[in-house]
Amino acid sequence: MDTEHGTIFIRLYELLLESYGPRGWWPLLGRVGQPGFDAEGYHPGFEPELSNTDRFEIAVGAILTQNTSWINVRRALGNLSRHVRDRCTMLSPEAVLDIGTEVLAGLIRSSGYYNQKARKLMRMSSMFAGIKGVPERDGLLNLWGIGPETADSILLYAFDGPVFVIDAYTRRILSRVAGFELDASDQVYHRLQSTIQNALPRDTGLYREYHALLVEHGKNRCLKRDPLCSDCPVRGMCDYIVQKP
DNA sequence: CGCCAGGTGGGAT
DNA sequence: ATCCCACATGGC
Repeated sequence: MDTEHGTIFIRLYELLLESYGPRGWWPLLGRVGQPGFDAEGYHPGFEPELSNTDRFEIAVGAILTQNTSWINVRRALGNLSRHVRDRCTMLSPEAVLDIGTEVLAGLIRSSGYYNQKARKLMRMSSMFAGIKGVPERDGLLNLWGIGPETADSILLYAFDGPVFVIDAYTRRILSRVAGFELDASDQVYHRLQSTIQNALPRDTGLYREYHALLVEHGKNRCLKRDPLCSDCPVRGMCDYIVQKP
């Protein structure tokens, strides 16, 4: 384990967790109403046993949320699940394949890039319909429309894979806190992921919570334009302190 | 209004 | 390998 970076990453995690509390990721719309889930499907402090439908919903959400805010994705997922429910089926790869690209695009319109995402969902559904169990990372990456972040999100949150997800928030926060690269290339993705995974215990629950906390921090505190540094929970260890009046 | 959002693929240099 | 662009809706 890389202890030099390990200290930084663990300290950052502790501060974020203390400040925001467990996030209860990944949200599962299909479980709203069940014990342990809130109105948006989050399940803080509770790790549910995932059904195949849950796993597939996570994979669909991972594609829909590419460069898109979750609120828009939620509406799209709602339309999709209502559509399959009206046909008395569960959300599944086969159900999505039955919908077809054109109708699917209409259902997910609110998530943006809906023509591309409809094609991505069709291809991913074909793959899931043809395998049993856990998909290979390379198998996901070979699909048109699934890059490293989407593949790792699916593996981490849907299939319990111990892979750390690197997203725009992760790069932004780590570039400010500790001078890591901000670049979004696959090269940097892999380097940063290796550094983090070598510095932290190989723990799926930790990776899940950590990524969710980084999203929370990046979305509401460590903003792109004007980060709210004045009473930031991380300011004691951050190189990028902007003093605000 | 303008900017941003839990990226990815394709093409030119 | 690196830069640039298309893809697109909805919230603030």
